[in-house]
Amino acid sequence: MQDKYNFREIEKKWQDVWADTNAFKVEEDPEKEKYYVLEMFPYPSGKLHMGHVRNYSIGDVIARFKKMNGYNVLHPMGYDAFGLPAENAAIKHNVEPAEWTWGNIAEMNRQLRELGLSYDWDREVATAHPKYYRWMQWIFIQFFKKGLAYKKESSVNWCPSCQTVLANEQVVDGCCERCGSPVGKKNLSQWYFKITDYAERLLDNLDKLEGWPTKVKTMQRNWIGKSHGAEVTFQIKDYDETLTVFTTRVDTIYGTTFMVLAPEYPSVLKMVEGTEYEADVKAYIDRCAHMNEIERTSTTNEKTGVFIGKYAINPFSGAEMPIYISDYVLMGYGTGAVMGVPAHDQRDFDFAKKFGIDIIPVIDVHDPDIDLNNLQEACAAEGTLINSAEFSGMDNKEAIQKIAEVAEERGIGKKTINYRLRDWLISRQRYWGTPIPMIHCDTCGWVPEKEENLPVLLPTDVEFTGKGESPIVTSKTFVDTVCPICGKPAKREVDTMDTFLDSSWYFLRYCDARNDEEVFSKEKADYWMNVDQYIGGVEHAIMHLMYARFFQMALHDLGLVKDEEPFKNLLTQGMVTKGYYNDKDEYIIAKMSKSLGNVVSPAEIIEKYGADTARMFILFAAPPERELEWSDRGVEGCYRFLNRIWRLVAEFIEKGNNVPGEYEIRNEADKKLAYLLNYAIKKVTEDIRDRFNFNTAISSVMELVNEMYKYKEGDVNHALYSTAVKTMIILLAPFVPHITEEIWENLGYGGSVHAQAWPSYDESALVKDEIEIVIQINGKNKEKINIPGELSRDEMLEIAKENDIIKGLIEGKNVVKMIAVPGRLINIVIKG
RNA sequence: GCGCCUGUGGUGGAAUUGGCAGACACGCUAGAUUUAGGUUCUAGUGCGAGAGCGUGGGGGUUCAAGUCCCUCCAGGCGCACCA
Repeated sequence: MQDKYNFREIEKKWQDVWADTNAFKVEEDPEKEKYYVLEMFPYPSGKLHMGHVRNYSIGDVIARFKKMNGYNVLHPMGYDAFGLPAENAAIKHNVEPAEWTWGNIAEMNRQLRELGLSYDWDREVATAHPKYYRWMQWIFIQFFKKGLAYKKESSVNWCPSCQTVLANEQVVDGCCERCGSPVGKKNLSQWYFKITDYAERLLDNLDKLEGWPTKVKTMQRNWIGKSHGAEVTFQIKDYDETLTVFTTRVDTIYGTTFMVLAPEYPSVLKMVEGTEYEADVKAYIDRCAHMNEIERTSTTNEKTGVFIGKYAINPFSGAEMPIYISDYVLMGYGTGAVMGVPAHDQRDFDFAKKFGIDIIPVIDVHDPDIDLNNLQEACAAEGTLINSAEFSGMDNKEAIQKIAEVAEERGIGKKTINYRLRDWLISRQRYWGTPIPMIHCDTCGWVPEKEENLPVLLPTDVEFTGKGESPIVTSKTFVDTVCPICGKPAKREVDTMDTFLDSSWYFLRYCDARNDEEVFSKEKADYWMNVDQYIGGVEHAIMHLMYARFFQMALHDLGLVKDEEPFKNLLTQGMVTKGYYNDKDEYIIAKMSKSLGNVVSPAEIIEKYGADTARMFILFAAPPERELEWSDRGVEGCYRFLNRIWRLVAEFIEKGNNVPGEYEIRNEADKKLAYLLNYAIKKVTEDIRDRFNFNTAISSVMELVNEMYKYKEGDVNHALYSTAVKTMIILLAPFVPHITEEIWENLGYGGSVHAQAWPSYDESALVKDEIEIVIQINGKNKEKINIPGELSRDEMLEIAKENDIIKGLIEGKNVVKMIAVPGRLINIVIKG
């Protein structure tokens, strides 16, 4: 073996071997237990970043580990290739989105291969490829046929100067990021998916996802936002229309002193038409159009609103209440109308204070600190109803039920369940996405393209001016077509799909990526699905994961897949950050980003230290769920460790005593090495398998290596030492695949280290004859003693009482209590 | 603003089930080797002179709290057209 660790040569050599032998190709094999490990596929920006390296290193360790444990491992990779950046490149640099994207994919492919990842490249997918999006369109049509897709008016961000639709991201402080002019709203007819039909199942199934982090499930629960409440209908005085509100606190209905509608509430304009209020109301609505939801619902903002000149009648008390519009009411949640109960809701309280509206307390919370008749803030606590006619004196929880029932009897309301989750708006007025395969016929309405005509190809005769509702409109060949039903001239939908759709089923396509006959074979999907381990950034905790769950459920209902849930276990990795000095010379730790200039490129690190070092550092520096701060010093430390291993093995091979196998424990040194060897096997196995704590797995191997360095200078038991070398290389193989493969070859074992069976450990080597325990007095450490490992509590206490130091400390004191925890400590509680 | 999460030596982190806080690594200090430097090896390294004190701050539960409860503070992520 060479005496220098030449990573450049080694890594290239083995990457070529793995590619030439198609080392990670897998087929369905009913004889073997399958394991599907999946990392979230990247958007092909052109350059791999450290977040990718972290994500794929984690997945690769798991994939290689499972393979060595005998599983048939599916580990695929692909590209989420549609999206806005390609289109921006087209507008800015006059390059075709397709050309830009395929170029980036080629580059990213090269970089991924340089990392030595164990992918089955035969299953690679790219969502922008017609052979992929053809099936995306097919799925859309199935959803449409099932009634899951529908069209509805909805507003988009519109830049009046660029004459184009803007993503939320392109709106900076209410202005267009490109030209800086204030952004407005524009109503368009757009496609939606009825994800709300699945709200209850999406919520209920969360309980079954035991392999998901609690925090992700909590976030999804909150996002779905199920609340039980009631709808109540209010008459409007001298006007022929009613208002229906949703409230979770119908018990407070007697405290309602005003009504508030969302500015977008459909009939507002009609209600003020021709009245003295019209101008003010219109101006207010216009102002709200420039605000986003976060600004609108902020509870720190001073409340704003406008009276619309109408009064609603409280169906319970008969009171007349002014109707306002205000931005804190959202059209998208509930009914877009709320009853204002200032005494018991803080937002309503703020609004009432601002507009001088009465505050009527209707819940007595039995708190002496609260003066109900002079409230300083809203009081949302439970209590007893007051000022509430026949309901006064009733417990408020009971009243929620009772009042809803009475409303239902009188035909003015009912109990309802409301979700915060809204239907999924999937239309995008953009070019670089899957064309929505729908055709509009004046006679037949919206009709799907015939399935045999799929894919509806993206037109290439398109101009990227950055203007207009969708660039596809500029195509001379795309729009005009004939109706698939009646054959009359018809027009194609020019909108494309949200790229979140593409990424909502790619894990299924991987199961049968080259199928041109169907979306995927059910048999193959049934074999591989569901994904045993999904790994990706925590930023996807809600949207991507919710959409993918929805797709899987809908496809399940279509009979295409057997499970309702796609991802059995989920690992959310933290971000990769790096410190930098800002303008004020303060040290800031932030996500790596170009604009901050704190980016370390993986290519740079691979060039300098190799892929093995890069992989190892990123796994060693922090557990995967946590944020990881990049440290150049830390990288050097890992590089040093790999060199240390290289030298250790080189010397070992040089000496020529490679005789692994059964060994005897002859002395303390043997025992210590055998202990650390078996401990490392146990630790690495459990840390990978049960908790993904790669950092502690690696540190246990470091401890073993440190001991081997000491051990080899003494009286060497060759069978033991050879076993330690061999095992140590196997343990490291999932983390640093190139160096271990090269060493494996040099050790002369034959085959690939990655095809070896995972080692098991000897429990008896982990038993210590003597253990150190601490003796505490009143919880403070006072003495450490060595005792045999298997002593009972009483025996431990006897020894402690005989100890000289302890004797001295408890002499003359009143011993209240003695606690012994076998294997750990003794605590003596004394008084006086 | 709302929701979720995180906070431990000079630094990244360890402590998996309430039971010795600081494993492993970086950095630093001293020594050895080589000596042009680096590399490599050995020893030391939470703070404090010490009794002791120490896991963002304050309070609580417990024989015992980094871990459980309350509260405050700081930072991060998501918020529906970025992916």
